Amino acid sequence: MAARRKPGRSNTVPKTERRLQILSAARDVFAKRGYHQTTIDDIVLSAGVARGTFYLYFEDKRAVFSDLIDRFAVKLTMAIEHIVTDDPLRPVANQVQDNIRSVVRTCLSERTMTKILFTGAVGVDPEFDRKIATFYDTVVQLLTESLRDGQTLGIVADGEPRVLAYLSIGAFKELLYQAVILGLSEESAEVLLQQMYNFLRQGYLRVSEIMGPSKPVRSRRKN
Amino acid sequence: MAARRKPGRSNTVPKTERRLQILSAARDVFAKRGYHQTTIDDIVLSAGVARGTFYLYFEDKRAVFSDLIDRFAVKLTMAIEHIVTDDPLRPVANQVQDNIRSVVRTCLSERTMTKILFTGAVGVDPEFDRKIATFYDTVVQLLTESLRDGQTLGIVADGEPRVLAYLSIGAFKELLYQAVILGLSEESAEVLLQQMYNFLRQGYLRVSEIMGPSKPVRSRRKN
DNA sequence: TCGAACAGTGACGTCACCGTCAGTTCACGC
DNA sequence: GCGTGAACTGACGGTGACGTCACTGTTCGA
Repeated sequence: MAARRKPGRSNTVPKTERRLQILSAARDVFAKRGYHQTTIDDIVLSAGVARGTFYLYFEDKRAVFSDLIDRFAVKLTMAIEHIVTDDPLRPVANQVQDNIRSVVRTCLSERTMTKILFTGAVGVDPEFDRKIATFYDTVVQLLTESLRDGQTLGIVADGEPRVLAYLSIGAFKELLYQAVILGLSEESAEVLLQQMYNFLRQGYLRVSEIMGPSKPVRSRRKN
Repeated sequence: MAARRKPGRSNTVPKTERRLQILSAARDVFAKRGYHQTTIDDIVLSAGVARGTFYLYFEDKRAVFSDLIDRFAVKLTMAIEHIVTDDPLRPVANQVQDNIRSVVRTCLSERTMTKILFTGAVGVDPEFDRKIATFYDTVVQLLTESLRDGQTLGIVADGEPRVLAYLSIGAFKELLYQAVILGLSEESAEVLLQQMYNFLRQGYLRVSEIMGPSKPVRSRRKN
């Protein structure tokens, strides 16, 4: 006779707390196994509750996942402040750096969620994919607008703003993901920030003038 | 009684061709539905062969997927040429542009595979994930080495080469993915190339010098 | 003309995961 | 101490996708 857990109110816990308990367990399992490899049994086992209990708090696997992503998306969104260009006390450069800094910190302080958001959130199901795409589009849109504003003010170089937005976001996403995967310490945040900022400000290629494909003409730089 | 397809050698087709037929059908279905939402039945239905036939050519769903990814990865890798820095007839700038150009073209000419590689290839299963990660690391490593070389030659700005590699690759990945999703024409390749290249060369932020966080010192500039 | 080899078929048994629900325990009011 | 309901449990039946295999029609050499 194996001693088995007894049902009932033995572990009396407020409803909200149990919910969080399941959410937290699910987060860890998702991060480790990925969404598709994770089963409800994995989650409840990790959370230490019974299968049925799970369904008292969530509709299905997707619902937990969705909840996790939502919370994190909100946190990330809140980490970004809209940039003002008319306050001499707050140089744009500082605001840009502040934004990057808080995003980096948020991601480094919630590594599992960062990993999940950047990899696990694609291909869950058509409806969820659309939801993620919408959130993503919001971010892109926001940055695009800012860049357009910046261009009229002359603090952003010419170029299609949306393209620049994709390039920037892609670059940051990748670096953040790798930082999380490779387990960079939170102290690295400032270093990453500097590299990202320099990248935006100056790029890194310092090659001489481009020439025609097969006839290296020494032409004057046309501005 | 329904008229049904007759088994046997009626549709006599070389083995290689049938294999390609399945591969091609699978590619389209994967692109449309994503890996996890795709069933073997989807593939065989789309290919117009029976379930059993599929297993004559492939071990399982993952095997087709793996095959597709492999082919495309090879194509992409071949699109990149190693950069030489000692040939005065081939300026580095041109070589960089050539590399970007051929990658962009490859991706735009195989949109479905680009989409699959950039989104569908994560979370398939642990072993496959490792395989993808390995391929990806190869690319990163290659670029990192190039950047390091560039730094000793003074044509790449200071900074951790690996970080720069992640930033660049992330930026390109994102832009390419969006270009494919949004259905940009192949003629856009040259435009994308220019934007990417400028991004690498100069970034886009043109803000004035950074100042201390909370004490905006009105230093010189106006005495 | 026959039958062996072959490419292809699809019905079938299996299995992993899912969501449910009848049952259990406990806290609390009366 | 008794009844009620909230919280929890886990065994159970359903489902859909999987991989197999006995079979079918075709070709071709003997």
